[in-house]
Amino acid sequence: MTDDGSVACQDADGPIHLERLTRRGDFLRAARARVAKTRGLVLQAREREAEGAIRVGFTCSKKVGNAVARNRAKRRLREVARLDLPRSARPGWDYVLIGLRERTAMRDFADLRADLASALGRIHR
RNA sequence: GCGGAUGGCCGGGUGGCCGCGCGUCUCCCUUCGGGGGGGAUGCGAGGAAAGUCCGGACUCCAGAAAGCGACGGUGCCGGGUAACGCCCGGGCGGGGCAACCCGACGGAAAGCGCCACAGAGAACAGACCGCCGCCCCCGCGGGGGCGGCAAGGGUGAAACGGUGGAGUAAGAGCCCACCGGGGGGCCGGCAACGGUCCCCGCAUGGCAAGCCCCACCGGGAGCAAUGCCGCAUAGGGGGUCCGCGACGGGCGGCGCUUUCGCCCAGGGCCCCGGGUAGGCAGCUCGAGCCUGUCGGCGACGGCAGGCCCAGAUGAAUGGUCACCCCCCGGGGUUCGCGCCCCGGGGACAGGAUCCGGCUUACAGGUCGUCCGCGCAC
Repeated sequence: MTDDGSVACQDADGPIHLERLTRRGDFLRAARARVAKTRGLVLQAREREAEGAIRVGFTCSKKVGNAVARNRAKRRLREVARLDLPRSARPGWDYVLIGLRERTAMRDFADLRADLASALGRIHR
């Protein structure tokens, strides 16, 4: 992050398009594959195919809180994914980011990005 | 100034950087029906979007009207409204010095039921203590018997009108005045109701949020409604009953009846499956919002002008940083107000077919109006 607060953007190879998961079955399949838990979020992922689009989905259940709390957690997860996944994710994989009560919404944003990086490292191992 | 009552309004702001959804215009690519991408521009959550408690619009159950009976709801009167259980105005009752607030506020001589405990007696009342008269007994304090009474005490949520007087042996609406109550007339008011006059000595306590009675209202299900397309499949299969062309049968998902109307060559019942909530329409211009004006005490309505104001669907309106504003804590400085620095916090809460209400949640700010007290005049 730069001094003026603007967010560094990955643009070396141009924008990498992220597809969005919308089918319930995709979420269930990702949940049965690999899981990494951090303080601010939980990451689930599966290798769908060798090549192809990076797909990402977000889950914030009623456990996260009321509608406002769920929306806020989901928006922060979406922002984290937008900033870092194009650079760190692997082609052909599906990722699901899961929000946690209080922690996803309250955690410092830089720490949340670090959580995602750490989770990705463990998932890809 | 202090305390209180009440009605509105707002509910973070500005600026960087990076993003999102939808509409319109435009350009590019294309396996040109359509799909994908870029750019510009416009719009993009709430006062409660919430709870889903009422009332509607809309859609389907072919439809329409009426009656009876269930069932549910509403319940002082008048008005507003598309409608309401909402709102406004008024009445009555209760609370408060007051502003003002609160009220399931129809009917108890239609009927049934209930009134615990306490108490002598609790609904065609009743006599425990007590009061009074007469008689008897005794070591005159008192005790007993017969009768009269219901004022006082006591019980209770409630004791068969209340207060005062007259009256009496003591008493009692027995009588009188006032209050309360009942009946009738007149007056004011659309009405709820109020006022007043006459009569009645008082004759029927409470609970209707126990059943009930009366008046009025209500058909059911819901946008995952409903329609179209696509995919899948078997545009299903089996059993049984009635019927196969008529004065027969069926037709809103409470039942019955009547009238009109509609449908039928099949229909009713039971058993055995699969698939799925994919796309489009519904889907946002509406009992709409703003301004002015007129009518009305007001809720609200009329008229004129202007405006277009979310339409997502794993569900957009965000992420982050800085400054400002407010609050809290610590430190410095100052007699103190204040100022500066650091840290923390800024509510309740997110549309999902759309409106009108109600209810509940809510940091803080702001604008009125009114009342009481104190001070000044």
